[in-house]
Amino acid sequence: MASRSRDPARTREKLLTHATTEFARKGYDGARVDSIALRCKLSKNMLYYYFESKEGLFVAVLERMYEKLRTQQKDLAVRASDPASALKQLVHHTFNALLDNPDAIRLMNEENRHKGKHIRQSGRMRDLYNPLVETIRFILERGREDGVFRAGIDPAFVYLSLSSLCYHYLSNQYTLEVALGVDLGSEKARANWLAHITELVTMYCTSGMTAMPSPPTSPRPGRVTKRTATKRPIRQSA
Amino acid sequence: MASRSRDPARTREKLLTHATTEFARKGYDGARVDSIALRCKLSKNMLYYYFESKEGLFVAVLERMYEKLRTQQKDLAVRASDPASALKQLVHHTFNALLDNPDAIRLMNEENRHKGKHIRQSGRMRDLYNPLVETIRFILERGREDGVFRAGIDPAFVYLSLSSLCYHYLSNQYTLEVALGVDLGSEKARANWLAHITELVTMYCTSGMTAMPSPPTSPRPGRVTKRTATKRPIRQSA
Amino acid sequence: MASRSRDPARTREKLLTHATTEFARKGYDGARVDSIALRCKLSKNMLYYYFESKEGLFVAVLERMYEKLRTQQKDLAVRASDPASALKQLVHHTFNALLDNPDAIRLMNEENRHKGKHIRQSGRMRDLYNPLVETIRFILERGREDGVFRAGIDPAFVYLSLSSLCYHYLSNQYTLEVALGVDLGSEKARANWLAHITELVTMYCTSGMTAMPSPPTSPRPGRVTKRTATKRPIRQSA
Amino acid sequence: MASRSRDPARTREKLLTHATTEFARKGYDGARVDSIALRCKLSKNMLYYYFESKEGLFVAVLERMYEKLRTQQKDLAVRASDPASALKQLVHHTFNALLDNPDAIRLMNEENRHKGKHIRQSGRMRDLYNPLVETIRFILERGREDGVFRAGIDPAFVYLSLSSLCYHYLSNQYTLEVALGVDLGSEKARANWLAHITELVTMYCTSGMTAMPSPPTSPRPGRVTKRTATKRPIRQSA
DNA sequence: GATGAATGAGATTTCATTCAT
DNA sequence: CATGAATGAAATCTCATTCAT
Repeated sequence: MASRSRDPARTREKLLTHATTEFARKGYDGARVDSIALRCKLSKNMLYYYFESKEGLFVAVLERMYEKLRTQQKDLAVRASDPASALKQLVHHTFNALLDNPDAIRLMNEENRHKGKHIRQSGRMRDLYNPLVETIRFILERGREDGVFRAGIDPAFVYLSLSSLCYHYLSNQYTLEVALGVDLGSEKARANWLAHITELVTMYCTSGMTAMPSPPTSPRPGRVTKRTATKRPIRQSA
Repeated sequence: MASRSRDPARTREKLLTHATTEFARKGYDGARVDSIALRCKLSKNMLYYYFESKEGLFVAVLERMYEKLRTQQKDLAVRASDPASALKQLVHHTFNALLDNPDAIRLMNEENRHKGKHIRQSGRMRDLYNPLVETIRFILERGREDGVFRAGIDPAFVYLSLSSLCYHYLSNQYTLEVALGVDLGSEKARANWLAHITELVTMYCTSGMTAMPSPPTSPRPGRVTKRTATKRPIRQSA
Repeated sequence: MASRSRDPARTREKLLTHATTEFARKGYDGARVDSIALRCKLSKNMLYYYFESKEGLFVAVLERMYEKLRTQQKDLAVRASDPASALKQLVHHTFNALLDNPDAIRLMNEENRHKGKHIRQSGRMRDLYNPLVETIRFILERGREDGVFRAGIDPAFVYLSLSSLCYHYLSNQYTLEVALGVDLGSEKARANWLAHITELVTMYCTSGMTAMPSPPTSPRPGRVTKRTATKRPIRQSA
Repeated sequence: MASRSRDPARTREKLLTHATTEFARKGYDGARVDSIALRCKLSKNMLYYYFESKEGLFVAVLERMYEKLRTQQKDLAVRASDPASALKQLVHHTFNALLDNPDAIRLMNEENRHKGKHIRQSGRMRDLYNPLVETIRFILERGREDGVFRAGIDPAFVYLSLSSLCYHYLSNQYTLEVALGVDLGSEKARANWLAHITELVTMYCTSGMTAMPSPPTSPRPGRVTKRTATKRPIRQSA
């Protein structure tokens, strides 16, 4: 009695958290309403009270997941850095966000199997991803101005590229491991891969430019310090 | 009534074909044994007669899918071309193989959700993918000898990269479309993307080399003709 | 529709009652979950709600049956009588308990076919049967003191004997009837048999003693009255 | 091809043998036609070819089992001995026949659950059991003449008694063991029980007679020798 | 807001039996 | 005499959802 939470917000959140795990682990069809309720130590009715149906819960889970994921990409923060560093940071943040939210990958895969029917309705998506594309455009332009990036690069393609390179490695880890007979799950393997894809994306943006950026006509201080701190990408071996 | 097939090989194949579609479309848990049997115009016990269980059928489907997919990558054929062309062809074949087998992507995603538990047992996988890695190694070495590719490139990383860039675009088409507000499904969009990723992979292998390959010390004729036939990658716009 | 019972205890009991009949009549494998649910006017999942599985229900049925059966043997009550009467009453109660619970016999047979795997786990059994053996030991000792029973009789053997003689007649009634060409099911036949086995068991315990019991050194009154009330066993004819 | 038996009689017998085991172990409903065929290394069709149906096979199994069982009781042979020995031998043969054919017990139990509907139709039963009753009657009469058995004993009751005492111990071994917390399966325990029931049956027939049989008026030689060889029943302990 | 009891539809799997060769 | 392929009916068990309190 006393222990019943009676805190609607917390109850809702608890349901979402455990539902996320369940849907990610088992897929939409494999997920069990009972199982979620049990893990929440709640009766199934609460689930229906808050989300109306299994599908309603799934949609809520998807939205929450995207929100969380986008937050961790911290793309607005990277604008402060110089273009090359910013790009690298974006790759790192994206990779790490996915690494830290393995559920997110499974949920997106599931949603793609459904041809995006759930998120298509959610207006939130555009609001979440517009800033990201704008940030990339901003970085590319700044890089162009600085003479480190070439012109004519499509920000969407940059995102698709880095997204592919981050996502696929993690999403298809198991089948890739079996197919190639390699280990992809260790810290070291992941660090190698991250270095590799950072190099790839950077190379794409800087291709054809001289190694030394032409000195900017009007130097923009305050970003110089950070630029020097950039680590060189590690060459892979495994 | 009129024509019970009485052709076990065909019956088996029919089951596999329809099961592939069903598993890909609905996932393992969403797939219905009834539905498969119905589409095969067979009673469902035949499914158990041939594959013992739903899971057994799923494993058989996975194996058949990988076999088919690998065949379409035509990597051995690709060795005949000059290195740069060979690499491009490999990207194209990989992309087209996935494009032509959308079921394959869904099945692999499903299998990764299961942490690869089904294919891990199948010994077939290594036999299927070993030649692929060897082909890439062969191409990279030839390219190195010809002076078009740089040294020290890991064939596995090349495969992981091109695989990521081919797979993710198709696998996550729907969520990416919603997030970025772009069309990825049209012929044109796909051609653009294919050109882009071909450029990316090529750039990665040729990075740092002079545009004109140094003339080989001992010219290997018979490959020269093909080399000239290579199409230039199209620059994307969308 | 009108009256969903909403009385869990009653629902559980209803399930047990009908399951007992079904399992006894059809055996474990022949018993149908549907059939039980139907007779309870419940949907079959309630069966799983309360007992988890068909086997779980079977175990519960077995336990309930043993409890009921032991209650009807009324062995503790029997101690009040003089030894010879007590023994006779025990035989009668045992025979009648089995006669009144034909399901019990079928369930025990079934359980023996399963080599006792279900009840072996139930700790209840020893608690139920310990008092019975103790009662027999008590009767035998009292009879020994009174000089009506001989010494050195194993109470377990007494129980095994009377149990065999009660059980087999009822359990194998049908095959025995066909084999011997006699009627065993009529009231009269049963009374004859009961008289016969009572005589047998009594004879076993009194064998070698003089007909008149030696007068007890310290007469225990209060049991004398009952002793005289003992009916003579009827000699059989059929 | 060469290894196909092509020996109808043997095929039939093989089916019966394995079906006996299967029906005894799993009961009629639990028994699987597939399982029987598999163990015979035959296709299921053969089973239907020879026995028409699962039920037909069960009936055949029952008949064969009774025939085998009765053979092992060797009751006709027993007539040669003196009455007391003959009786003891009959108990021993009956107990051992059941001990050696545990399947027989399960099959009879099963048939009794079916209220004897299968064997009731088989005319064989009377032919099999008539001689047994006649043998007992013969022994009892001879014993009466010899002055070792009392008069007025019903041979059917003698058979029912010894049958109960042999059968129940073996049939209900597992539940009895759990209930009483004793071991009934060891060689020693069985020997003790056999001695006990032999004593019980003998006691029943000799009850009220003097220990020494009155000398027969017309001595029937040739049986005297055997009579002296009779072992004393062992008193049980466990 | 919260719950235990109940449900109907449907899931996978099983099984005795038959067909075609 | 013998078989592998096929079936229809039904078995156990599951699951999202709702009712009554």
